[in-house]
Formats: sequence, structure tokens, C-alpha cells
Amino acid sequence: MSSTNKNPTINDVARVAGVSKKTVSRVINRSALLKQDTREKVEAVIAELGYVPNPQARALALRRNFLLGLLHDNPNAQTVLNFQEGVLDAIRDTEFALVVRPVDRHSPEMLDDIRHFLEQQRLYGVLILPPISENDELAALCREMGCGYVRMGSAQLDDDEHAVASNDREVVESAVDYLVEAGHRRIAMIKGPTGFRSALERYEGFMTSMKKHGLDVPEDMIVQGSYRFDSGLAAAGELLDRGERPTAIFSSNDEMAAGALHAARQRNITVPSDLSIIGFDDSPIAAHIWPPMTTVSWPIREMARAAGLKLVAPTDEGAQAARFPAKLVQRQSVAPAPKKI
Amino acid sequence: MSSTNKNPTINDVARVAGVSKKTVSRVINRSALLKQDTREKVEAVIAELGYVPNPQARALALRRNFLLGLLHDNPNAQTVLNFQEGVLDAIRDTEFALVVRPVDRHSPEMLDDIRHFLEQQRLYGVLILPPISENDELAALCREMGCGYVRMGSAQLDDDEHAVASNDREVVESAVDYLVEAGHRRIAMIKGPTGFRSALERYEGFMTSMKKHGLDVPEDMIVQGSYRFDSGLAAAGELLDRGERPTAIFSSNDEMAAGALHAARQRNITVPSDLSIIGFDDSPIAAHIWPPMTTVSWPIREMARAAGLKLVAPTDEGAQAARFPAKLVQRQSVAPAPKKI
DNA sequence: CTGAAAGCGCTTACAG
DNA sequence: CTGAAAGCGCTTACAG
Repeated sequence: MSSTNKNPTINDVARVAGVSKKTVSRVINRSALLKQDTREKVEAVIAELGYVPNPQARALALRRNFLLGLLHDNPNAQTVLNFQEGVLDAIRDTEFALVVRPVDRHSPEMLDDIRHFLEQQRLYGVLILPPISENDELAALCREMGCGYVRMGSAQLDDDEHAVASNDREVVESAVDYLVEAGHRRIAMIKGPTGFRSALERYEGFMTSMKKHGLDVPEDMIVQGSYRFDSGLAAAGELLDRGERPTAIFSSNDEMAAGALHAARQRNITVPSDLSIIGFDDSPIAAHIWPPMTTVSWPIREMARAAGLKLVAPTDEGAQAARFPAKLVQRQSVAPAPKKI
Repeated sequence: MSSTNKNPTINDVARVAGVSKKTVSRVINRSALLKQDTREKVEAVIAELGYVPNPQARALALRRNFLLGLLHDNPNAQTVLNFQEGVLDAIRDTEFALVVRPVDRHSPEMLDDIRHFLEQQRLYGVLILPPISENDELAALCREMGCGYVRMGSAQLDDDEHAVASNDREVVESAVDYLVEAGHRRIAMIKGPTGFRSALERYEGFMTSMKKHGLDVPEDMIVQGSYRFDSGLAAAGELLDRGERPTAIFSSNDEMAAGALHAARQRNITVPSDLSIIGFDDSPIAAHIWPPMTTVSWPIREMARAAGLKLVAPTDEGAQAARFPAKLVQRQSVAPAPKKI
């Protein structure tokens, strides 16, 4: 039972244990140079007093805060939250805490704002989510400020120490393979927005599969979206209103795929018997619309955990992994190609 | 241009400005007792040197960290993220940062974990999201530890200084009124899980409206769910498989409402012509399923901003508000009651 | 209106 | 293997 007195400090522990505070500091910091019984004695006093080291004092002395920052401008709430959970897995039972910081990629002051933030908070390191993780100037800023960083991306954006990546290109290739195996030939794509690495990777995966199968990709079978629901609705509208419409659509994310599903419904085109659709992300919406949507799932939480470990425990086994394969989740939005269109 | 030298400290500023560091401290802390020109001189030097006060040092001296914590166990990602944004609105351009901390309401050590967290991080204050915000022991813990706190809830959970609330009961009452006005008489409810204040508030709102209109609520027209999609699917299944099925369902949240929509589709019951559905939360899914769903929207971001201000700027005008009305968003899942069933 | 001294609770060389 | 001294960069009474 801790009394209502103020919290015990390192001095209290030292006094009660009959050692110097430096020795107490050594046991806190798990220094190897300590006699076993000294350590045990001090640990007993720490437990007895309910002592917990003051992180502000440590931060001041070490010139470094035990804070990890999450920099993000990702519009997918579930992605951001899963990532947070993964980072928290990495820092559970440590003295680290996670600070969140959404950024505005369109603000001209973004970099200055982040610089100010890093200067002020003296973060131990930052985790950077896509799409802002693709910004090389931001990574350079972190390096310049002596702030650790790990970038997450659909492809490897930095060396293994500073990046975790999924394999968007390969997984999209296999998703399109799957469509081809189901008999589809006229396959359209709703692309992600220009300037997004993920959009590019997924596009290339799509094209790789199509070429591999000797399938034609007329220009008007690729329509660009913004990753938002409405853009998927509009893009699929274009696709479905053409004379010869596609029998399958690969959408670069689930939101747009959900929009495509609406577009089909508005035209009395039945998914999947008339039109197959595959999304990407495995967002909650993918499982909760009708029909439940086949999509690509990537292990965000595991990636986040590894990213966190790279920062706080770089020698840990879990900190070594840098590539995390995504995989196709088959649900009910894909069917064999209709015989006649 | 800041050089690559280490950051300037309060001593550098004092030396260059030719004043004591106490005076510098005064301008940082906006003390009123300062001659105008002294202040200006110091501010000029601060700007010139690019000085930014070290928060760790301040934290140590003030025995208080400039960190706000977000304690949550809310399963709705968008809700959590919107709340984060709102808190960040409140602390933008201050030295505060936001630390996130999901908690596990089912863990027997939850309170001890939080105690340890608060002790360790010495947070300035915490924001508590539902459902864990309903835990009075947690609030007591914060008080005991001298940590500021604000609880968010579907009803007022604490005094105005420590709570922001929506008006779930009233808004659900009006949502059900709306159903009645559309001619519905057999209205069912999918209730939220026992022990959730929001579930209770929404249930009471439902009953209030039904009683007000003299409508019967047979016991089997109230089915309990868990706020999750699957439970909505199952609950609506029960409701729709009865001899005399409801013509409208009010679901305590959108996820379950989406499940109800699936249940209807599986039975070839068309929404809204055969069955009207209203959800709650205005989650992204509500707008993105088919038909777009009528639901209740609550101003999470504004609530979060006010909650943040209560902690960091209690005298600010925005910190006074404690009640935030939610409102019905009419989309396409409600239609007049079918003439015959 | 401004300053000199002590203190917040740790860690870092440096000794021994 | 352990300790005494100085320092991290601020703020807090207390003077003046």
C-alpha cells in the first residue's frame, strides 16, 4: 500500500537500501556490473517502496524522451488504429509511450511543423505511415534531428533498419491471377491516386499479371480514383456504362471497391454473377457489405510491432523482419466469368 | 538557419539578451509582470536563436508532464480516431502532446496497469472514452493520483468540469418518433450489450417514444446484441423469422444495423420497402452500404476538442460546453410502413 | 519589474 | 563492483 505521501525517489531507495543512488541507477538500467546480492537488496527496496523512476528526470539527464511518435496522414481509421495497437504491443511493459501526430501532407509548413514537433518533444523515434512515409525529405529530417525512424510502405522505402514493407505488387499480381483463373478476360482496374506508392505498386502488380496471361488492357479499362468511396462509385460508373463492360474489376482499395459495388447495384448488375470485384485492405467494410468482398489483407499489426521494436529494441528478434507478405482473402464477390456478356 | 550545434538553452537566451534566465522563463510562461521592452528584447533573441524550451526540463521542474493521455477501449476505429483529432485540435500550437493508451476492460489488472501508467508518465490529464469512461473507480483513481480527467459518455457521467456528453436518450426518442411518423407500429430494437451506459440510454429513448405513442413493445421485439456486426445479423435473424415480423428496426449502432441489413437480404426482405432500419453512430459503413443508412450522428470531434480544452485551458470558452446534441441523419433505409405484411 | 540560489530526479564520466 | 560530484534545462520561493 503506497501512502498518500509523495512518490519515493531514487534517493529514498538509496537511503533505505544503504547504497549510493548511482547503484540504484545501475539496477534500474540493468547494468551488468553489479553484485548479485546488491542488486537483490535494491530490488527488494524498490518493490517495498513502490518506487517508479521518474521518466522526466531520466529524459532530461539522457537528453532523450521515452516517447515514440506516430506520424500519419492515412485516411483509413482501422489501419491507423491497428498500427497503433501493433506499436503498443512492441512497447508494452516498457517505459515508452506512444504519441500520435496526424500531419497534413498538403500544408506547405508540414515539414517545419514536424521539425518543431520533433525539437519540442525530443522523441526517441517516430513511426511513419503511408502515404507520408514515402516522403524522403521527412526521413532526411529525422536523420538530421537525430531522431530514430521507421517507415512503413507497400514496398521497401528505406534500408531494413528503417523500413517495414508489405508486398503489394506480388499480392495484387496473384489476386489478378485468381481472376484470370476464374475465366475473366476483360478485367478493369480502379487505380489509386497519382503520387501514392501503393497505387503504383498495385498498378504494376495488375499489369504484370495481365501481361503474363497475354491479356489486353485497353486504356479505358484503367480508371483512376482517389481511394475514397465516391471515386470508386464514379470510376465503376464509367467502366460499367461502356459498350463492352468488364466482367471483373480490381480496385486498389476497399472503399473504392465498395463504391464500385454500389455502382453495379444502381445498374442492376449483380455481383458476383455479372461482375466480380476484388478490393484491397481488408477493411471492416469489406466483410460487412453485400456480398462480403474478396480482398487483400496485410498484417498491419505485425508490421507495426516490428517497426516499434526496431526503434526500442533493435537487437530483438522481432525487430529484424522487414517484409510482411499480404494475402488474398476469398469471400463472395468473385465468381466465374459469365459465359456471355 | 540553426547551426548544427546543440540546441540553445535558456542560458544562451539569457546571455545574449543580457538578462537573467528567470526573466527568460517569465517570457516563456507569459508572466504579466514584465516590462514591454524587456519582453520584446527577449522574444527577439528567442526568435534569432531558434530557442525552443525543453519540455523535459519543464516537466521535471513543474513535476508535471505536458502530456495528455487517451484511455480507450472503444471498438469503433473511426470514433477513436475522430476523438484523437478533436483532442489534437484542442492542443494544436501548444506544447502538449497526446499519448494513446488502449485498455482492456476485462483484465483484472486494468486499474493497476493504469495506475502504473499514470505514475510513470505523470500525465497532465487523461481523456476517457466510453465504455471505460463509465467506470467510476477509474475516475476515482485519477482523482487520487492528482491527474486531470474528462469522461466522455452518452449521458453526463460526472460534473461539467470532468465530462462531455451527448444526448443519446433524446436523440433515439426522436429517431423512433420518426419511424412512427412514417407509419410504423411494429418496431423492434436491437439493444446494445448489458453494462454499457449507451445501450441503456438508447433503450430508454426507444421505450420513451414507444410509450408516448401508446405502442406495444412485446418482449420478443427487443433482442440483445454485442454492438458487433455478427450479433446484429443474428439478432435481426431472430426478429425476421418470427410469424409477425417488425416493419422497422432501430439498432443501437451501425455495425449491428449493417448486420441486420444482411439478415434482411438473406431472406429477400427489401430495405427499406419491406423493412426500415435506423442505426447509430454514423460510421463510414452507414453511408457506404446499400441502401445508405439512416443513422444518428454525434459530434465526436467537437466533444473531444472541448474535453481537451477542459484539461489544458479550462477558462477557454470552448472548455465550458458539456452537452453535445446528436442528430438524425436521414438517408435511404427508412420508408413508410408497408400497407400489408 | 528583475535576479541569485536552490532544487526537480535522474545519469555521466571519473575515481578508486 | 561502488561512490561523490557535477550536470541535464528548467522553475520556485524569496529578496530587493
